[in-house]
Parts: sequence; structure tokens; C-alpha cells
Amino acid sequence: MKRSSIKDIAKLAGVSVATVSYVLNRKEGQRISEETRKKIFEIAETINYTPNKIAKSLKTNKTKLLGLIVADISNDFYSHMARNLEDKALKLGYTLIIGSSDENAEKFERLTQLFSQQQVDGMIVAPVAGSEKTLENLIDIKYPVVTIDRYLKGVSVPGITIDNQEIAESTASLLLNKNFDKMIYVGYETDLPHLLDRQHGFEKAVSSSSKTIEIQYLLVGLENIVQEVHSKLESALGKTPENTALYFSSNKLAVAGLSYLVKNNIKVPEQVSVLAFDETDAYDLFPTEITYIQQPIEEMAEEAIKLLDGQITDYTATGKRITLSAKLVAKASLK
Amino acid sequence: MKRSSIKDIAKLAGVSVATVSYVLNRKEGQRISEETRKKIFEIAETINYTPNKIAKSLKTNKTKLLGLIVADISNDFYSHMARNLEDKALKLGYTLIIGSSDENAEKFERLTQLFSQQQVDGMIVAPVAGSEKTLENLIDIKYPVVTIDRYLKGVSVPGITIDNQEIAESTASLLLNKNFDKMIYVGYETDLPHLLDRQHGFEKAVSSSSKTIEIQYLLVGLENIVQEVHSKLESALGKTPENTALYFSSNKLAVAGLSYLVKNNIKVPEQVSVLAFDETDAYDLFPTEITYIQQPIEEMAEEAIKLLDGQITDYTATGKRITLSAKLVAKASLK
DNA sequence: CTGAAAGCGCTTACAG
DNA sequence: CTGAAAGCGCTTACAG
Repeated sequence: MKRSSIKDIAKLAGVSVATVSYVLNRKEGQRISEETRKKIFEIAETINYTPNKIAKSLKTNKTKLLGLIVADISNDFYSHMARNLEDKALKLGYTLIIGSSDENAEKFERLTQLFSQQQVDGMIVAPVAGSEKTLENLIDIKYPVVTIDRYLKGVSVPGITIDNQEIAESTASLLLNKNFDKMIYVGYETDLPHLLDRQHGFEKAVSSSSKTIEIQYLLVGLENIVQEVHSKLESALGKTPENTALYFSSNKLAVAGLSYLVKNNIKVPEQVSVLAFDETDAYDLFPTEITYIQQPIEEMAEEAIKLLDGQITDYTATGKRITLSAKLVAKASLK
Repeated sequence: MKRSSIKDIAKLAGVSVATVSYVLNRKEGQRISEETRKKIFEIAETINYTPNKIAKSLKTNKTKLLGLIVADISNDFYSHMARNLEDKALKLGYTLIIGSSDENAEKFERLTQLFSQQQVDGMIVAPVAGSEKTLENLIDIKYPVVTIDRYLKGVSVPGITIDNQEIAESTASLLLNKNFDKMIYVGYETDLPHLLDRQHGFEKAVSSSSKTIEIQYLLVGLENIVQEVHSKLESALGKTPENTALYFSSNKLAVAGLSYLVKNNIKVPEQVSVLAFDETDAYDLFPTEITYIQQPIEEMAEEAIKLLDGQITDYTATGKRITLSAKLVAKASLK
């Protein structure tokens, strides 16, 4: 594979590489005769010239590459996020390099280094537990970074999140007012602040409620989600629950929980009401339409790219954090 | 953001950049004293040196970047494929740039050009209808490309597919032997060969069967899949079907079709049996476990990366096509 | 209107 | 054991 360069064009056109560079980049400042301009374009066309962005990058110190680190690109939420980010990035001329951290701080750091070596202009990351140091190192050298979906305590880096605690609290209050005998919060055993926010929002609603309802918290690890949720729900719900509400703090947990309900033929919302964070196509296959909390993914992606692009062109140490509002999409799964 | 270069190290160590380059790259051929070697590593460490791969790429003509073009990264099948490719690529030191074509030939070409300009070492693509010319242009300049999942008629490019026609034929035969009154094939109105293969396999099974069963083909466009499937199933099935089999040629079609069954309270497998191509977590939420055809995604990813890496290091015009076997995962949805 | 030249950060054949 | 130098394909301030 041999590609042509501006040197080839210059030789064929009988001009200097500088001239070729000027016309191909349509530089305004330089006045080049219409004649040579035309000739250069023609030659570029016929020898099928494509610019070498690597060379350009080396000179300009801009790669127009953005690094994206998610927990797992095969996860519904992140693949949709990635898709939206891709579209928004492309509009500003950026291409996305994507990596999955698997909730592993070392892997997260390795991706960070990989991207940095590839000279990405900036990174959009969903940080994992234990990645504070990695993020701080990036900030120290003023590498443009924005977080998305998640954030980390004690690390000041610009980013986009939703109002996790607020939406959790208001939706939990909604449930509390429905006079269930029992409410079960299904969440993660985790240090990730955005997930803890959801739990705290829920707890806050509970503690500020005058109702005396039995509340139970089922917390599962990041591995074997389905099995853990099934076994914990089995102890907590049994096979014939009545007047109970299930609050899932992520779509993965919801899918795991709903499959338990399906398998045990538990009726929603007759026996159990369901509310879940995040959507997924999977809900369509459940007999009852699921009430869920919808994150504004497209807007999050747009703001993230805008924020990062801003940091790239004009870095400010105290980048702003943007909090967007999630909303409840009410369906039949809530009594 | 100012990063240090080997020049900085050289200056601090009092040696030439050549020497620094040699020790940092652990070149065997060059004998450098243990003393200066140690000094260089120490300095690199303290000034937090990270190599500029862009510069290296320009010199070596290798970026260790791979372009991946899928139809839509937010699609379950492709996001899982991407994830597997990412893992396999990383093992060989490659990083993935990802783009979604949206089944649009122009977008496909644009991504191809973008990736080429970024000097990716090779591309893994799921070609779209009408992208023959784009692929041929790549082949003409000997750009390493492998196709995955899909292929295109009349374009000779190495790639990985599964035995779409064979598995469709054998699974359709299986259904034909179960004495249904009616069998409905739900597929796409498309020119994509790998999808037509599925349909042809189904047709072949039908025509070589001695049974006289009512066979119906429901073909939908790539847009508004859910609505189209719903309305077509409504006409074909009605509300109280009996002894009918549904054959979905993709997981997206299956999810659309199953949601119709759920909404209309049609029992599987009592009234309707179901078989689908590809898996998805969504099946877990359907009351009956779904029988599906499983593609060996991990193996496909591994072979694709291996094949592409082979083409990169030693290009052969007649790259081989690899066909892997899909298998049927039998569950309760089949009577 | 156009060109010579420096330089981005590396690698590597060659010389000593 | 180590260094000077060329060169990868561009961009751009400067000179004419």
C-alpha cells in the first residue's frame, strides 16, 4: 500500500509543497493563481490523494481524536451513549477511540495512557472506583478530560451527570405515597458516588416519609448480577408477594429482577409494582410496560462533547460540572 | 498541556536522542552501557515521559490503530462484537476507532476515508448495501480490510461470516418436521447477501420438504421495524393463532415480534412456536425461554483480528474467507 | 503570486 | 558504546 503525498502533487504540478498545502487547505491569507489552484486539485483527484493526518497532527499538535472510556461498550446504556457521542463528535470533526474499563482501575489507567500516547485531543470517561489518582494525573498535566454519567468524590474535573439523588428521592416518594406494605431497593454494593446518590435519594425519601412501611435493601456485587438478584429476591419476595414495590437502580438490575418475576409468574403490578432506572429494549418483552427513569442521553452526549471541545480549545482548570435532569416515564408497572 | 519528549530526556541525561530512543525501545542490536541506560529510565520516570505515537507512526508507517465500521454500535449484536474485537485487538497492541454507518453507503464511505486519513493500519467492516465500490477502492490500493458478519457479492475481500444458509436450512427443516399448520418467516426487505442467505436457506428447506404447510414471508424495511412487524403480524397471525411457527431472522425482528405476542397475550409455545437468529438479554424477560441461533461472536472476533493482522503484516490479494458455524440453542419456545 | 526552509517527535542506517 | 544526520508528510512564518 503506497499512498501519494503532497510532494507527489507538487512534483507533478511543478510547484512547491508549500503551494500545494496552501491550496488544499484553502488558506485565505495566501493568494494563489486560479490556474495553479485548479491544476493542483485536478492532480490530487487523479492520483487519489488523501491527506496524512498523522503528519498534520505532528505539526499542529491536534489529532482530532477523542478517547472514550466506558465500563463496557456492550452494555446497553453505554453503547447508546457511545453512539450519541459518536454523532456529536463527528459534527465537530472528531473521531472516537473507544475502550472498556471493566470497572477495573488498572485497565482504566492503561486505556488512559494508551489514548494519551495516541495523542487524543481529549477524553470522555466514566471513571471507575479507585481511578482518582489516574484522573488527577491527567488534570495535573492539564489534559482535557470530562466525565460522563459518573463522577468521583474529591476529584475536581468537568463533567456531565444527572440529578441522581433528586430523581431517586422524588420517585421513591411517589412510591411511598402508594401505601405498599413493603418496598425493596435493589442496588449495587459499590463506592461509585452516582450510584450511592441514587440510594441516598431513596433513603432520604424513606426517612422523611410519615409512612411506616417495611423497607429492604438488596445490594449486589458487579459480577454475577443475575444470579445474585435472583437469589436475593427469592429470600426477600418469596413466590407469592403481595402489595410490594421493587425499585431497581439500573436497567441491568431491572432486567435481572424482571426475569425472576417472569420465571416465578409473579404478576406486575397486581402483586408487585416495579420502577427502574434507565431504559432498555428488553422491557418490551415483559408482559407489563415498565415505569422507568429516563436519562437524557442525547443531551448528555451533546453537552459532554461541547464541554470537552471547549476545554480543548481553551483549557480552564475549574471546568464546570453540568447536571441534567432525568425524568420519570410512567407506565403500567406501577400500581 | 506540555509533554516531554526524548529530546528533553537526552538533554537531562547528557546523551543524544538516538541513545534515548534505543534504550526506551529496548533495541537488542544496540549495546548501551548499563549506567546510561539506568539514568535514562530514571529521568523518563521523573519527568513523566510518555512517547508520542504520532511521531513514531509517521516514521514507522504504523499507527496500531484499527478502524471498525458497524451498522450501529448501539445495536446489541454489534456492541457485543465491538467489545470482543476490542479485547482481541488490544492483545495484539491495536486500539479501535469505531464508526456507525447507519446502513448508509455514503456514511460508510466517509468513515472509510476518515479512517484512512487517520492512517489506521487496517479496517474491520460490516459493509452496507451499495458499498461495493468503496470496498473495491480500498482493495485497489491494497488497504488491509476484512469484513465481518456480512459480505458483498462480487467483491473479493477477506472476511468472517457464519454459515447463514446452512443453519437457516437445517433449523427450518427442524420446524417443518413438527407438523405446524403454518410457518411464518419474518425477515428484511434487503439486498444484503448474508440476510438473503438466511431466507434462501429457509426456502430451500421448505421446497425440499414433503409437507404441505402454509408458508408466509413477512419482509420489513430497515426503518420502523417494530411498527412494521406488529402490523404485519397482526394481519398474518390475528389475535388467536393456533399451531403456528414464527421464524425471526434477527434478534431485532424477534424482539419486535415477541412484543406483539406479549401485547396480545398469545401463548408461546402453546399457540405459537418461536425460533430466532441471534441472542439478546431481552429474551430473559419473555415468559417463555426463546430458542435461538447463536453466532460464535468471540471466535468471529478473534479470527477477524487475526486475519486482519495477517493482512497488515503480509498482504495477500486473495485473502481467505472464513466461515464459522452457528448453532441452535434449543429452549422452550419450540413446541 | 510562489518557494525555501525550519520544525513537529520520533527511528534507524551509518560512522566512529 | 554512542552520536550526527536524514527523513517520515505535513504546516507556516518569512522572504521575495
